Amino acid sequence: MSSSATFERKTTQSVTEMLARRVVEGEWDEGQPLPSEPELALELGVARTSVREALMRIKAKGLLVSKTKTGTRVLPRLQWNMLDEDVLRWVWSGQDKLAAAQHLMQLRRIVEPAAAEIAAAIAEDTAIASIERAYHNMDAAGLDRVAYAGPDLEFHRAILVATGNPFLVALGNGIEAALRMSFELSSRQAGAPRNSLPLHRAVLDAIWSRKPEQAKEAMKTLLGVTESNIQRGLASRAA
Amino acid sequence: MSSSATFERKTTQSVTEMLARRVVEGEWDEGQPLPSEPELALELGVARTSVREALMRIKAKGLLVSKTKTGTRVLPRLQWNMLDEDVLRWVWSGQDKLAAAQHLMQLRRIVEPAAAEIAAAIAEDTAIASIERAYHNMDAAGLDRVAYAGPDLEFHRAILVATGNPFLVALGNGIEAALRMSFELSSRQAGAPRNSLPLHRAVLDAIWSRKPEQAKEAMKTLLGVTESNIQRGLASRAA
DNA sequence: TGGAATCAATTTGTATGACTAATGAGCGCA
DNA sequence: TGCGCTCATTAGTCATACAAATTGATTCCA
Repeated sequence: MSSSATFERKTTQSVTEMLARRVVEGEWDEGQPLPSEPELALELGVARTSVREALMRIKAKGLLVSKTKTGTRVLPRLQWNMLDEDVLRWVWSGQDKLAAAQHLMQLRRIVEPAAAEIAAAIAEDTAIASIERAYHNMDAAGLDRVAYAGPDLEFHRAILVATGNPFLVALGNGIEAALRMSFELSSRQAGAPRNSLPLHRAVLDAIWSRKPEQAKEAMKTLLGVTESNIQRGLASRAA
Repeated sequence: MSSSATFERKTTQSVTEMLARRVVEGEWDEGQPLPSEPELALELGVARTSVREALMRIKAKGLLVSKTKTGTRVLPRLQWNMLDEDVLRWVWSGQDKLAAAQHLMQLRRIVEPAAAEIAAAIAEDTAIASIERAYHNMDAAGLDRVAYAGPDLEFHRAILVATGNPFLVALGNGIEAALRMSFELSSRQAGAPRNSLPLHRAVLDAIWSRKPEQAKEAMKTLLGVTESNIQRGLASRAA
């Protein structure tokens, strides 16, 4: 209104990001109410409608709950839909990034070897072809670490899709945002692409060969190397 | 539990349910636009505000995306946040209930044994005490299958919490809704509580004894029995 | 004095209408 | 033919008013 030089057409979007970040950073304790909607609207300089629509989106992800007169309260962190892409991004920007990365890797080590095993057992040829396509794109990227990240994500995602289990796919969607940041960290390791490429190849070959057990073990090996790359990336950044 | 048939006069709530169900049932194909917001408002007999807030919640779960002029389009099912409690409920009401139940069990067989293993390795005593409390409540419920379901859910959830991994907890939250429906199905098996109780006990004991491998195996056994209960429940209903 | 019923104030929920910005489609012009 | 302009459509934002729910205090009665 007064001195807003930039006329962003995405007020609800930015209000959502703003409020969500303040929630995850603990500005209001669990169980405690936020300021009322008119107060927030006044403070942020937007219409109450925009505040309401932003809150609606955050509530849909399990961070908040509203009741008349009581106001809008923060729900316990354990109830947050942590696997949602947005929630993950908001939480990731917090200071416990190292812990989040470790927990995420723990989840991957549980899910991805099993997914590779299932894929090797029952995947359609077209689905395996998608995995192979991602592999070739990784290969073509060579040592370009930025170009390498995209196909790398696609490789892991394609394996989840190949299981035919929509819940596994959804799990992959959820952690993809965080994976992207993990790659950003592990990409600091210069030789990472060159080292990990043959490990990906081993997974792919095992799936093509329809050897579930072998696929599982190959994925375990790959994730082990990935994890140590991320660890070193985090360590070097922290130093 | 009281009837959650939700006959609320909450307009947004019911509009959300209505539109979400129509989306998951495929009334509009992937990539195709819904009617415009004013049209939906007119059709449903509510204000455009309510339609917008409902759409905002559904969009937050990855089912839809909006752009000016283009309208609001349905996203590919692979991008839906399938682990969200609401999405799961909406999808569950579709006709592919059997496939959903099987995929869900597959996910549980991947995650829960690993979770039990981790819990046995690193859980705090207080966390294990929570698991034990749930077990005792299951025991107290005896053969009352309705009273048995709540503590049963809590038992499995407490194990995920005991891992200290927020992503595993979130995963549990997501599938809890579907688990509730699974219980509804498996509860048709008269002897289910009596059969599964000692299996739960075995998991609990292994965690208390800090024997990860044993906890993992006990959980595998438990889930195997659970799955066959659900299978028979679905079969008898389909017949 | 205690307790229950009532009243008022606060806060979210719903409705209406107007206006803005983005954008896709079609039209006209060179 | 192809390029650019205008126009119509649709989501996005805003302001305002009123409804419904619920808490908390106040009052009234036994």
